[in-house]
Amino acid sequence: MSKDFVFSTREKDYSKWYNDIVEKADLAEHSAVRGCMVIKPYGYSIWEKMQAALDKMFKDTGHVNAYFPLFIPKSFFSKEASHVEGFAKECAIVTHYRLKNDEGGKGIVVDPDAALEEELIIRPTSETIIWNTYRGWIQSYRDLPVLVNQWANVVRWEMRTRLFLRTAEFLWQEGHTAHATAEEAVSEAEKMLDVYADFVENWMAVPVLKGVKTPNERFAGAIDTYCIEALMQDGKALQAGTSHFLGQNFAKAFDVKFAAKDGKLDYVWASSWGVSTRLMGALIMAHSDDAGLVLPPKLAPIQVVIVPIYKNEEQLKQISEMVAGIKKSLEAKGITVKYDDRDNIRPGFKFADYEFKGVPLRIAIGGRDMENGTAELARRDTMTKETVKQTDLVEKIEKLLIEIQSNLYTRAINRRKAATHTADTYDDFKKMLDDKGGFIYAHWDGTSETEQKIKEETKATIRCIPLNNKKETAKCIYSGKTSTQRVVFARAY
RNA sequence: CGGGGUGUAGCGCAGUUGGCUAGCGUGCCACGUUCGGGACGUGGAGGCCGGAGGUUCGAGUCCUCUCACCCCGACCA
Repeated sequence: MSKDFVFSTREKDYSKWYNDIVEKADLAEHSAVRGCMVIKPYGYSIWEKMQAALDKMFKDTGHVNAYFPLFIPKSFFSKEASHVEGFAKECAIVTHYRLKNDEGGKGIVVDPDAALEEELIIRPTSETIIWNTYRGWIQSYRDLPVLVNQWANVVRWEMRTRLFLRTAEFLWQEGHTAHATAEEAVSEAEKMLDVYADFVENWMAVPVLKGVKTPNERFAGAIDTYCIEALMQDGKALQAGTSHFLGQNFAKAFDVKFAAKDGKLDYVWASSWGVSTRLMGALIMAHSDDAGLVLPPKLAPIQVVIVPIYKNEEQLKQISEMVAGIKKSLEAKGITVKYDDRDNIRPGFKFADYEFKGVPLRIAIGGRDMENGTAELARRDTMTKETVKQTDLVEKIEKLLIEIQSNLYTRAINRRKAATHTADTYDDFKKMLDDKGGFIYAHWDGTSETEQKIKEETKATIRCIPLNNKKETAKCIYSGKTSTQRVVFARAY
């Protein structure tokens, strides 16, 4: 037993626990650049699985991928007023295009003679460059809809960063669609919200709340912002994805018009939608425990790890032969298997290591198993072990992977249920927040002022107004004014 | 941008009122014994003490300046 393997617990220090998991499960690390992370191979392969699943869902709903530039001319930004305002404070700007050797011998310096005519903004999001491009693509209703997605990196110069949850540079996808009617653009935004909810619930096994943002929380430049909100184990909410109905704001800013059937010219209607590497943060915080990362089988880079237990070379050879067969039949079922036969590391270490990395299932095979025709099968989600006949192994594992996936979802939804409350008075509301956070349904008078006050006093924000919300008349918990529905408050990431 | 903290071996740290060859744990390499829940022995490699300047016979240690990163706030996905 080595004492170096003591990690922080959720109870003791939640944010340290989170950082420990990210670092020690080999997901990511801080880079030499402030606020930017290196996503390590194990972490990146989870992201790749997310990408693959999402990309297929986008294509299945009629979208195609394209790529737009990293750099955006500064002037583009000022064309949509609220959009500039939303992003101005966190933009990285390219001002020069050349370096030179300092004549004073101070090394490499920026060549002052190489200033750009017009500065370039490193995209914090691509609406402007894309809508400027769409102007050339769209002339008539026959060119619509345009249903384009891009996978890209973006930069938002954040003051404070946390691995995956908020980094200065992050990876994401952004869909940008153009439509002939407002209804169509709205239903596109709603459709993509459903796609996100479907992905997060069925692949990540994280339950989400679908809703609309209040004007305060809305995307800069949008008419309406839809979102999916997930609840983390510490009672804080995390926005897992958003889609926006942009109206004609960007079409007007970039003069994108189309000729309708009747020949009349009108501005195009738009939507945009995105999810980012932030989903990794949601994934980690939704399922992991004090023994490390817990991954849903559908996103686990390794679904089954096999660890041999042996006393000598000869025995290892026998076990390896046996394992080769098992591995092959598992792989034939599309299951990702790793056989870890490293001989410089003992089995106990491997057990703990794969637990920390969240591998859903572990098979251990030793001398006793060889005699009995069995294997020890351990589940990461419940930390339970059982002895299984080798002949039943493949079938058993197939079933278990499905069961683990659904168990994680059930567990998460139960946690959310336990952390969801309704408050009828402001005192109760504050008590609930300080007690253990969570989602709090409360009446709100619909004004930004009230929302702002509550935020200042409690740090809780309105996460969303749930879609298909039940209407009921009551008093706002803060102002006492009439309210027509409960909205969802929480402290958030 | 305010407050706090940290820079010494890959990682985690110690280093006394300035003192001679800068240490510990872990990891790494070699060999051997081990292997059913984080093994052990022996030997070995590994350092511009974040950077610049200063004080001093002598600086990891004292002074000044600087850089970087982390944490907590304000701002944001």
